[in-house]
Amino acid sequence: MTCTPSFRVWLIEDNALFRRTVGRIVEALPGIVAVEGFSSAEAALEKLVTGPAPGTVLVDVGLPGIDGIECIRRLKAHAPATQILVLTVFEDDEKIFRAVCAGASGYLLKSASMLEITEAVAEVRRGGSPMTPRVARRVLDMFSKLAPARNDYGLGPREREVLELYVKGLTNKEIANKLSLSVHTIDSYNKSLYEKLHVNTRSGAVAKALKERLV
Amino acid sequence: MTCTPSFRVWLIEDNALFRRTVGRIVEALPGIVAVEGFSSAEAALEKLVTGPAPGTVLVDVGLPGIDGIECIRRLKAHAPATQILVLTVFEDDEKIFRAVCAGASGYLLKSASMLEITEAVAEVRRGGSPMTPRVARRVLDMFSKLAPARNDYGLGPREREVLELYVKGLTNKEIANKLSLSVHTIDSYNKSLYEKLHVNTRSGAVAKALKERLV
DNA sequence: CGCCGCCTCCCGTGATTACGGGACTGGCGG
DNA sequence: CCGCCAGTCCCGTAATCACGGGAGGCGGCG
Repeated sequence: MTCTPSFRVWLIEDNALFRRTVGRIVEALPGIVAVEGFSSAEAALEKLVTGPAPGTVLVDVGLPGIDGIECIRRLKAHAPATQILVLTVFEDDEKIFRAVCAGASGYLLKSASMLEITEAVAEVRRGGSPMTPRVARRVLDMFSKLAPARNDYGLGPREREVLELYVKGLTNKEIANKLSLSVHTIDSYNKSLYEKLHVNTRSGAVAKALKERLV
Repeated sequence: MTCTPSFRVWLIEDNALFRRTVGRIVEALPGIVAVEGFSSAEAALEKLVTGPAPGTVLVDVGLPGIDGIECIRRLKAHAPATQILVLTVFEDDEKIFRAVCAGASGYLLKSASMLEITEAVAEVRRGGSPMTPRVARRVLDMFSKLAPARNDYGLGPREREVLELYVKGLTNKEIANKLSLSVHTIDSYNKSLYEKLHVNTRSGAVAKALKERLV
């Protein structure tokens, strides 16, 4: 399924030594017909418009000029089927998050062994997503933080309903109309909502509702 | 850092044969002093109130009675430091997502080799999150679907700044004060914000900002 | 140089919200 | 049976917001 287009491998990395080292070992993998190195995102992107897209790309995120994240975004825009592996020294949540959102299919640290790197290249061709376990941990942690959903602040069903409509951007009047209630009643819910959520503006309530997945 | 409390390993798995097999090989790992098997979540949770918490737990998700996901949630509630590895045949997005949100630190398929399982147990003790690459791929895919649409709607820097303060729940007056501007000026940003975001209430703007990660 | 677009700034009016009240209901424990 | 609480409903006033105007400053561009 994802095996046919994986003949070409690109390596985008500004450190020439590291690029050569990795290039050499990847080249030795069975099934790889060409490994091409680029020292900048610009060079690789230019090549993309004139030639065939690679099956797999290894990219650093700390690139001069166009950075790795933006590079991933553009590569994916031009060649969605291309599998992208990040290979970098950065392991902060922000970079990982943005790289994954941009379309990366794997994230390796440069501290990985050459064996791990070659295995990762093979793995991504099989449709997997190789990750350094420490990176995987961060991804999972982000994920679980993303959906805490715990606190419901003791909201009643009606209050929750009103809150949802606030999030949708309706005014009190519109809500009153939709729920067949008086504006004054909505106003009351508003008040108790403020108290329960410990906020004093509608926007604060909406922000809290979205951040804590109350709706 | 995460080595001290990892002496005990639990294995929650209703298939007695598989439980014994895995138990035996995990037991052979260096540093493991006790492996305990349970055939149900109930049995394990009961043990948790009477005895010490384990450092690592391997749990199936397809358990009779209390299922694996709920079991993870309860284990994590009682013993947050315990590392939980899912070991199951299911690899659908829904199960993976819920397991991770419940607090799982790793997700293995039963098709994994015994070697992979023992390495995963060791890995999770080192603070990593072992995952079958195919599972990792699904996690990454979920992630990237979760935060697409990096539209910035052509917001100016000042507009973005105001929007952020809206999200924090400040009123126009407070924002004006904080930015040393007139309320009327804030009002102007408000207006252009509404136009650019295609909304007509403050709450709608806040909701859009949060949902599309504009702030 | 003059035009244009963008950001920054200001005013006034009318609608909406924030929040102070008060009141009626059904369910629950004393 | 009664008091109490949570949920639902209503009113009025003061503050805030929504949105219609208009204007000056600044960099880019023909």
